[in-house]
Amino acid sequence: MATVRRPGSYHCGIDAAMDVIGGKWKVLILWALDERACRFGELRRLVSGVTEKVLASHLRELEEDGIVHREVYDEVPPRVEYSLTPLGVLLNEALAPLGAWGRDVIGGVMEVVGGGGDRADPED
Amino acid sequence: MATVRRPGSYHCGIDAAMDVIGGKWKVLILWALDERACRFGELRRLVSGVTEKVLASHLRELEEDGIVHREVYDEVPPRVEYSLTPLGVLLNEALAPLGAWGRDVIGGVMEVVGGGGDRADPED
DNA sequence: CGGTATCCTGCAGGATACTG
DNA sequence: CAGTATCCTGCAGGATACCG
Repeated sequence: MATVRRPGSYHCGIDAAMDVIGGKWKVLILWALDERACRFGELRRLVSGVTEKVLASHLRELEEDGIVHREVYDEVPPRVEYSLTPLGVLLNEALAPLGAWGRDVIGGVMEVVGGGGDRADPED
Repeated sequence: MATVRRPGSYHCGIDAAMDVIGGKWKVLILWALDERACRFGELRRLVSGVTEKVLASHLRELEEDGIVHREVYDEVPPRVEYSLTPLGVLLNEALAPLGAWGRDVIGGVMEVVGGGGDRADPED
């Protein structure tokens, strides 16, 4: 399934990938999800700075693209868990070299982010 | 140096990379440049659809990020050549798995050849 | 808790004209 | 040829309020 949202508009595979991960927070969402399944609120906290609306819409797009899976538990305190699909796992793996490149480029500058939320990329 | 334009705003390496390649046409520019050095007009043709203004600004950003090199030949018909820096080559290599993922996702629609290289030709 | 529904803003990107 | 200089537009993303 070709998943993607803008059929016929791609010049190459990277284009298509960029379309999927192009949102401002998407790679952060993918990154958060790479470790474990997360609930909406968790993601909101992990991806700090994102608003509910944007998180929800990005999540929906990622779901449509077959990257994340949305599991709804019909309980009385509503509970929804988001997780990576196998395709999402592959995407994260494909993203790893790019992350390595980025880390290499910024060198030691990353301390500035504060909090030392530094962690390695989702490589298998 | 090769450091990025928005210091202090990165959560991880991918974030930084996304900042560098985030422009609408940047990966296409990188892709075009991956084969050979190109002049401005060549790029304008290769990256079909981009306007001069946007191409110029993206090129300047990529140059600032240490991804492309701008070589000016002081001749009477003005001539400028853009090429990838070693860092740019590394970036393209880091981009390759993502491109492969994207190609995989769109299915066989693109009919591109992987061959012995890590990229396919932009023949669309 | 896990979202919608609105409304609003900024800025990346487009169109067009001009220049060295 | 290789760009600037303007001006303009669209839409991704932000703020805030409300709902099942």
